[in-house]
Amino acid sequence: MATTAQKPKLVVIVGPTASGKSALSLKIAKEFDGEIICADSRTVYKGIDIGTAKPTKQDRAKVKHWGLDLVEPGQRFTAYRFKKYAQAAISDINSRGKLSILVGGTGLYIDSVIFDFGFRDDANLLKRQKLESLSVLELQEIIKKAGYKISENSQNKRHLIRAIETKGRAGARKSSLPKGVILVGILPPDGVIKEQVGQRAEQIFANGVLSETKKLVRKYGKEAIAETGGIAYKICLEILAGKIIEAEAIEKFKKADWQYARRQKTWFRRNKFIHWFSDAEQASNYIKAQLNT
RNA sequence: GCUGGGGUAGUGAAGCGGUCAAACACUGCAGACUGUAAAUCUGCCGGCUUAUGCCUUCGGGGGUUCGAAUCCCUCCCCCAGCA
Repeated sequence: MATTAQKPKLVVIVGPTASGKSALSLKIAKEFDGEIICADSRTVYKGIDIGTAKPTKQDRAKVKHWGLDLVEPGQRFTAYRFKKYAQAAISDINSRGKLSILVGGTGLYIDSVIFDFGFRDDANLLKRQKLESLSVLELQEIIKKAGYKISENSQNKRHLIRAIETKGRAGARKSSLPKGVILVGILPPDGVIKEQVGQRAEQIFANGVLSETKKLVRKYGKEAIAETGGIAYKICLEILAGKIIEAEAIEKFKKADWQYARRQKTWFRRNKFIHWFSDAEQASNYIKAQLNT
């Protein structure tokens, strides 16, 4: 059967939010003795559970999950750190003869791992603070004078600041997928995603994000939750501020989550190595076929 | 039934005689994005295979005017107050 050389080292499952990635990864993990690495920039935060649809205690008891609850809300967590973490996790998992399954909707995190991004200089937070006080125009001026090239994101303050921090250098990346990586994407039709986003929004509120938000605010403060909580929490904060009622919040969340799904689609769309499937079932069949060869 | 307010793009909302296809916001669509990425930013968004171009618009109809979304009459519909 499979020789060790050909044995896939990593299964990667991507797709927009609420497309069924988690369920699929769980299924594959159970069937092939795997462990899951969540590539999600929000579930790395402790306590940010309900609003991010973080894998449940039950699921985590059945299959080992990596990448969850790594830091406290409000703390800095970066793509660089995720990449390091994920790579270590993968070699740990593989060294024990298990299958690594990288799953998530944070495209940057996924790409940083599979294309082995060569990240550039870290930010000097003090300098960054100063840069943040400048206007877009002033930042562009600095870049021009230094001779760095201004990208298409020339109106984007964050990108301009980053360009200055990295002295305009581009980051290295692999131009193709490493051997042994199975990369699949789940991309249901828009109508289906919207439907699932809607259902999940109802579910998340029924599960009590609002009271979770209250608890988190008490523990970490409003700022921390607003900054690192994610879409659902920002909206819950609006309820707590008395700006909207819960029914409005749910609708708002559905809309915002769909917009997020669209951004994810845009990111993943340009990755030509992804094998796309319109539902988890088909993706599952493909992965199984690959793993069984 | 009377009085007052209102009917403008998918929605909200400016405009209140000429420079109005119509500010602005939201939605929607497309895109960018290597150390904040569930973030941040860009373009388009009445129609015309897309343009410093043409066409059609401002509840319906009629009128005043060189010229109306803007003034007048009338009809229809909303909302508030009074009956």
